[in-house]
Amino acid sequence: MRKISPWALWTLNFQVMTSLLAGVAPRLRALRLEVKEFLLLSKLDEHPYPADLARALVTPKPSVTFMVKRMEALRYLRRELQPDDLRRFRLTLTPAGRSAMESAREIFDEEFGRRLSRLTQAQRVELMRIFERLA
Amino acid sequence: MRKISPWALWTLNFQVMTSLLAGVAPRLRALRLEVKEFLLLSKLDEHPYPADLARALVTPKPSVTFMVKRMEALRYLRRELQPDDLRRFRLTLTPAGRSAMESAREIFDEEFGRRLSRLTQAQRVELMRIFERLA
DNA sequence: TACATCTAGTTTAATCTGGAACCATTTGCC
DNA sequence: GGCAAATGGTTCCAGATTAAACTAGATGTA
Repeated sequence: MRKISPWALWTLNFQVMTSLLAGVAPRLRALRLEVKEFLLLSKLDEHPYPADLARALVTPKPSVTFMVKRMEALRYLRRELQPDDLRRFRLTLTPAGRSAMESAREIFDEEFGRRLSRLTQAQRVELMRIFERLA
Repeated sequence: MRKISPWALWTLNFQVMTSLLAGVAPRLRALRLEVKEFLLLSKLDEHPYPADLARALVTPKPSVTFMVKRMEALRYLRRELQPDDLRRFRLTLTPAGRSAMESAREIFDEEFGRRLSRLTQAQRVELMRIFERLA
């Protein structure tokens, strides 16, 4: 049984991720989305407040502020003051935002799906199981 | 056999990677290295020219110029004009640079190793095999 | 009620990033 | 050789990023 170096694993994974991102990013730009912005939209239902998003995305609060601003300017989301806590803004996806987010997801599905097709179905299932364990 | 969504896989992986990076980054900073800079040092033996590094790291040339400057200022690498091609600079790690790079690698090994210990040895081997196939 | 402490979100300011244009050198081609 | 095209690397600069400080509102405690 060969010995696995975490570092070697990490770099391989990093390579896969970055080359994948390089393929996806230009296509997302056509939807006026950066990768991080897309991730933000995709987590919005589950985490509807900026501070909440910042934690979920492991991203600094000011960055979230800026992304939210841009997404609002594009009318991809709405910001409503929460009446029972005046510090907070509840964010909701507009239909346009949801549709952009779903198109972006399809781009990922396709681009990553192409790579994944190199694996057997059993390997894909195992990979899912492994990531769930690592996350 | 359950159906695997590439998108779901991708986000899980992204989550693992970012939360891992969040743990590693501050410890790297103590070595005066950003993550990307560390990656640059780690590829330097294999890709000793800036343009070469830019391709290997999927990073724009100006960013490489900038990182190389910082690494040179820290005396982590040396830049020597290539006599037979006056456009090129050959980069070499100094002993200090190599030692910083190795410490950084140990940090990754430890931090990622902790996660990987949740898997069976068979799973780790399978994961390596899968990444090799995807890369 | 009064006051300290905590949390949400923004602003500021310093730094980083990367596309575009650039110069110098080398390579390919006639 | 001579000239166009390609390559290595840097500079410029507009825009993105983020740590630190801040404002405003909420919460806990006495």
